[in-house]
Amino acid sequence: MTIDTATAQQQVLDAADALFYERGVQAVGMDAIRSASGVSLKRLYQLFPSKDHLIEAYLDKRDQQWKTMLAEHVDAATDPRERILAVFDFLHSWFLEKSFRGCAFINSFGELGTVSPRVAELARKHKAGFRDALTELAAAAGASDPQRLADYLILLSEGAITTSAFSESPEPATRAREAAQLLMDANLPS
Amino acid sequence: MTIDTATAQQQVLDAADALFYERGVQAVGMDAIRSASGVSLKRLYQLFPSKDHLIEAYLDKRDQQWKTMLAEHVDAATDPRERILAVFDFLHSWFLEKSFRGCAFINSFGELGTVSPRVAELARKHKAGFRDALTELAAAAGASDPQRLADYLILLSEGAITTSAFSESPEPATRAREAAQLLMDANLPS
DNA sequence: CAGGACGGAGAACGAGCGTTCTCCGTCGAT
DNA sequence: ATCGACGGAGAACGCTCGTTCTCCGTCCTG
Repeated sequence: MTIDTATAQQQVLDAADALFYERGVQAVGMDAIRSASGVSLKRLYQLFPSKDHLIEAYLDKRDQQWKTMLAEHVDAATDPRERILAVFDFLHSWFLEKSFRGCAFINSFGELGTVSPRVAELARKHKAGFRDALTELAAAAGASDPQRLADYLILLSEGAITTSAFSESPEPATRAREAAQLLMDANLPS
Repeated sequence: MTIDTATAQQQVLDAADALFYERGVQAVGMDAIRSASGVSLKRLYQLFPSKDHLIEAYLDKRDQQWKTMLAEHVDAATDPRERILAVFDFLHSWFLEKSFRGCAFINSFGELGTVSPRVAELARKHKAGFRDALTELAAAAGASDPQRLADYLILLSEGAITTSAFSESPEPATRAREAAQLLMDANLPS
C-alpha cells in the first residue's frame, strides 16, 4: 500500500519523536524508526536525507509543541502574576505525562552538544525562546528588572524539569511554583 | 614498559573521566580510552571487565569528587547562611572550569537512564546525597521546614547547572545565589 | 641459562549502525 | 495491453564498536 507524502512524513516524525525522546538520539537506529513508522527505508531517506536531518526535524517539532502548550497554559490566565504561575502549572501537567523523560534539548545537548554544532544551536535557540517569553511575562507583571526575574524563573523551571525526570515525580513543579511565588513577592511591586 | 596496577587503574579512570564527560559515554569507544590512557586493551579489560563497569567507576569517581569539592567550599564558612550560599560559590567556581559540560549524572542519565538501571540508580543516589546535604544545611540554619528549603535550593542548583552548560557562562551561579538569598529571607527566622 | 608467566601492540571477530542497492510487484499513461 | 516510473521489503556495504585472540618480546624464577 502506498502512503501519501504528507502522512508518511508525519508518521516518520511521530515515530522518531517517540523513540528519540524515550531512548536518546544515538541509541535509536534508522531501522527502529522504519519499523515504528511503517515507512520503508527508501522513502524515509527521500523524506529526510540523513539521520541528522531527522534529528533536527525532531527538535524543531519539540520546540513548536512545547511553545504551543506553554502558550495555551499561560493564555488561560489574565492576571499577570497568574500568567507567570501558569508556567509551572504547565510544567506540572507535562511531568504527569507517562512518557515524560526530561527536556529533549537538554538530553540531546548532553549527547551531541560537543560534536554537533547544529544540535547545540537548536538547543540554545529553544532556551532563548523560553527566556524571552518569561522576560515578557515578568515585564507585564511590572517587574523592575524583568530579565532578572526571568532568570530566576528559568532556574526554577530547568531545575524542576531535571529533578522531576530523575525522581519520576511531578512534585518539583509545585515546589518550583511555591518558590516562584516567593521570588515574585520580592521582585514585584505591592 | 610495564605499569603497576594502581597507576594503570588511575590512568584509565582519568582518561575515561575526561573523555566520557566531554563527549558523552556512548560516543567514546574503548579504543579512545586505551589511546588516551596508554594502557593496552588487554590490561584495560583486566582492570574493568566491561565498558559498563568503567562507566560505573567513572560515575563513582565523579560523585566522590563532587562531594569533596562541595564540602570544601561549605566548610570554609561558619555562619549557617554563609554555608548555604557557599554551595552557589562552589557552583560558580565549577562553571568556570574550562572543561565544564554540565552534570555528568544528568548527561549520563539522559543517555542511558531508560536502558541501564545501574546508571539510573547511581544518578538518583548522587542527587539524593546532594539533597541530604542541603537539608542538613537548611536545618542548621534554623529553617522551620528544612526539606522544603532544601528542595528550593536544589531547583536553583540544578537549574544553574544546566543553564550554565547551555550558555557557557558562569553567571547562572550568581543569579541562583541571589535567588537563594531571597528564598532564605522568606524561609529562615530573623 | 632455560622455562614460563606476563604484558604490549594490534589483528580479528561478531554485531550493529547509517546508508544504498537490488529485485519485484503495482499502477497510471498512451 | 505495454511500458515505465515508482514504492515496498529487505539484502548488501562499509564502517565502528565492544570484546577476544594471536603473536612476540621481556623479565623473574630455578
